[in-house]
Amino acid sequence: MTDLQRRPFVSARMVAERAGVSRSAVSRTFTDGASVSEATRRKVLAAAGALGYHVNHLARGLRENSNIVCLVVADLTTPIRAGLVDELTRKLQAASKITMVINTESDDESVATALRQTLNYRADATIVLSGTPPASLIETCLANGQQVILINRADHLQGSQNLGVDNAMGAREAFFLLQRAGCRRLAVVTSTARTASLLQREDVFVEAARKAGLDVAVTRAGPTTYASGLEAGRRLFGRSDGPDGVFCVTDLLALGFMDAARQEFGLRIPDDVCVVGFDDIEQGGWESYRLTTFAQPLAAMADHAVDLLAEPHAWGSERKLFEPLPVWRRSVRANSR
Amino acid sequence: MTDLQRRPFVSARMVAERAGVSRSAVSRTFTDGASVSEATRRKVLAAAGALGYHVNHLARGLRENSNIVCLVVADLTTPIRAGLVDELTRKLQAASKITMVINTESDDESVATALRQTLNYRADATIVLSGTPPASLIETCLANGQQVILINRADHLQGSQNLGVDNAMGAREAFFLLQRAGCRRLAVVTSTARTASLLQREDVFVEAARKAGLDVAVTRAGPTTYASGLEAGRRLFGRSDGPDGVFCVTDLLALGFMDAARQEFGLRIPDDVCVVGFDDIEQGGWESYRLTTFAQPLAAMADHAVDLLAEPHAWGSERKLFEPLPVWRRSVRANSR
DNA sequence: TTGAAAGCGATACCAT
DNA sequence: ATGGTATCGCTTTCAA
Repeated sequence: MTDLQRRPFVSARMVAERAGVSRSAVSRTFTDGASVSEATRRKVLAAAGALGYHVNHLARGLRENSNIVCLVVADLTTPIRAGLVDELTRKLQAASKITMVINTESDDESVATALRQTLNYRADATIVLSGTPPASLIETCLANGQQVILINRADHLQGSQNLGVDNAMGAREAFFLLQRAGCRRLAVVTSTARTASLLQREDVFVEAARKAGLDVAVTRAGPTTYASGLEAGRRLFGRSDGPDGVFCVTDLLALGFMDAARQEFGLRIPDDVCVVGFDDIEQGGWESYRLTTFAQPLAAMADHAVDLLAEPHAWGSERKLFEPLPVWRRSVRANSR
Repeated sequence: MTDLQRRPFVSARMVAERAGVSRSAVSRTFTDGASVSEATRRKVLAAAGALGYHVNHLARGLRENSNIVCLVVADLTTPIRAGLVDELTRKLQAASKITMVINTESDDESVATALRQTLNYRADATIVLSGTPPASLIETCLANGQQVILINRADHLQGSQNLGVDNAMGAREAFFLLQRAGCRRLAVVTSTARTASLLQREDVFVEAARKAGLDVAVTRAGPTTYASGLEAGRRLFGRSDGPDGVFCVTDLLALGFMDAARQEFGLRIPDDVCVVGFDDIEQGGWESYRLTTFAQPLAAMADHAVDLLAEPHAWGSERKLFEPLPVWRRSVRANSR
């Protein structure tokens, strides 16, 4: 064995030696409110600067909180996911937490593995944005003193803290929008990913339509992507009587759907078909689309999640729901024709 | 002081007590290739399972490598950034590293702060995707035994390992593409962010055109966004003789530009204007755009970065350049008219 | 194979 | 204000 493996990180002891003080003095210099004389303080700072010393937060985390928060997420490239991760990392940073991102598949086994990792790194909290962790594992995290925050996940998990957008409200509003626009042949475009959020958006919309005496054609062409929306459009307009009002449970699906309707079937939006999305991703605002949709208030949701971290564990707390905000653009007629 | 602050994480000692063995035995059970009898092993595993024990990687990292890799990034919502972060987190995960993401502003001061954080957490390596860290700080990281990997950053930094896409090659090819399409009134659409990559794409294109005896109008309407591309389009076509061949140094700019040309000036692409982008973000492939562009081979770049981590520090290594891959779609005419 | 003990880097408590 | 010491949880010698 050679010395190659030696870790050259400079430690407090090295700084102490160079400054001619004790290790304790060094530690105190870097601790707020500790009592150090200006003289030693200066000596320590000089030595630290010269050596390139940085306090080892890993060692510090041995005694107290690690200040690490884990983000478990899948499909990071999806605009809505990227947006949420962006908000969260920013705000955690501002709250002087450090963020570990675990990019996992969304199947439950991968999520379970991810959760175990957060335990390994003694994360103070875990924020799950994708997949549905098994209750037993959440149990374990909780037992280890971790906070578990679920965003836009199924709401039946015990002990975890939950928050998300109000899918039911959004879906209901989406129906009213189309109804007011005078649409009679309704359709829902959704994905084969049967997550709680997506299913709820679908179900509530269909139910609202049923109550109004309208039938809804439900299409799921694949995963929650642009391509699936495109394919759904092909299928729906390939038949004899295409829909004249469509709720796409995700903006990404909506944009694909709009492209199919316009490019491949020469339909005009909103004249021939009205389209409503959900999420409010940046691309929906682009001139080629101008999609009417419901926004997830990502900033507010991230704020709330970070606030949760500061609070003492709010046991048995209800799921906090955020109102989706309607974003009026041009994919729905303003009034019935 | 109450006991509320007590960290309830279960430790190896607790497991040892419950299993009736020594702490060493517990440690060995969770260490590959350590010698433990099947009997004690089983006992330990049982106790660990019952208690919900997970090895503390923070404490482990005190002696050896932390296995932590820091990603310093800005503008996480940008598709190209999200794509790169996605690839990297995935591949780091596969290499059994844990990823810390520092979402920073791209100004140098913020990046410096981020770099210091990576030192605090004893990251084995730091991968910088945004901004330009000061050389002195890279020095410090290196001195502390960290690897510093810069992706698509300026290439003059000593000691760091560099990789990126070959901007010059892409820009040159972009010019040839437009030249072959018979474009004579050329323009470059770029942003006010004067990063090395963007400047190089601009400069090389302009230079290639100049050599061919063609002049280039350079427009920078704002940051590297869709909105800036849109605005650039308005400016360029607001004058008497708009361009007939445009190189947008980023796909995002290109998509905005295309929308301005088509929606606001009724121009046809590629008949009236040819447009070439750079990056190959997913949206460029959408039916509304079908943008011809040059792809950054993100997967290959991420692979390389992760490989670098495994190798002994390749000192003085050259900057590794990846060829941008032409993606032929429909925003450039196939042949000169 | 197993347990005891040293050490990793930092902080908090105790004397001084 | 300062230095010594115990402690956090783990891995790794070293003996037995």
